[in-house]
Amino acid sequence: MVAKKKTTTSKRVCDSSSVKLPNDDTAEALSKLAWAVAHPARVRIVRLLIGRTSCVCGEIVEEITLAQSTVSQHLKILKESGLIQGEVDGPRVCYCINRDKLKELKKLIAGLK
Amino acid sequence: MVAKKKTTTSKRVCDSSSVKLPNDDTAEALSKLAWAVAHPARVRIVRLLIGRTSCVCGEIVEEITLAQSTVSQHLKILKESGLIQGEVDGPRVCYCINRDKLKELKKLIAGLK
DNA sequence: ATCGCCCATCGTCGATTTACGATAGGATGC
DNA sequence: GCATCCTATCGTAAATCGACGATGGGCGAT
Repeated sequence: MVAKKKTTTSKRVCDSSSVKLPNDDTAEALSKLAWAVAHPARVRIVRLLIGRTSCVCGEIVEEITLAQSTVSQHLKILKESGLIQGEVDGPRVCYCINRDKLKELKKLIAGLK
Repeated sequence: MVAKKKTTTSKRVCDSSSVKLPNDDTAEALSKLAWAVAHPARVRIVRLLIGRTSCVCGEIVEEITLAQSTVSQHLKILKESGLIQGEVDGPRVCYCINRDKLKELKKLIAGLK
């Protein structure tokens, strides 16, 4: 085979080494967790929950400048991702960070190499 | 009778310590970068590019089971996030990981604490 | 029992994503 | 020149997101 190297390219940036990619399951898991924090409001919520030892309630609505229903939706998304957990405490609901899931997210991102 | 004796005093999970949150700019930056990898196909592309020393081209289309135009769209999103860079090499385009941006993503995620 | 507070859900709307085929542009090779 | 390959973009359609107000259900207090 003729090496069709672009003669002008002083820098060879391409290589074709075959690399085994991690399981696609992890791609799915990573994308799901990344999706959870792929919105500024959700990032703020997550950081808020991390900052406190465990949980908050309608306080989040005050901290985030969004309608209560909107915040509730974001909380639902975060809950479905597993990053946070809700706990009913009388008339209000306290949310806590799920440290394990957070760790998993960090691990998956850190594993990008 | 008052059947629901909840005695929530067993575990006090809420605290109201005031915590200063990081700048909102970083929330924006984090959500943007997280958004880039918030899709399985884009995660696979990123990993593919990380696996090779630098870049690939239409090979990505072969690796990802999606139409060429769809892959091109994902590449555009990744490019706009800054996570990857495109480099024209003759008739084809080689994509490379932007290690700095990747590092930034890792840093922002790792800083979630 | 009733009231009031807190939160989740519903319904809706516009904007955005995701996917595809078809098309256009650029570079190479004949 | 012309044909061919590679990639980006356009146009389109379905699905989902993000935001809101309004509604409803659960709980504590009156």
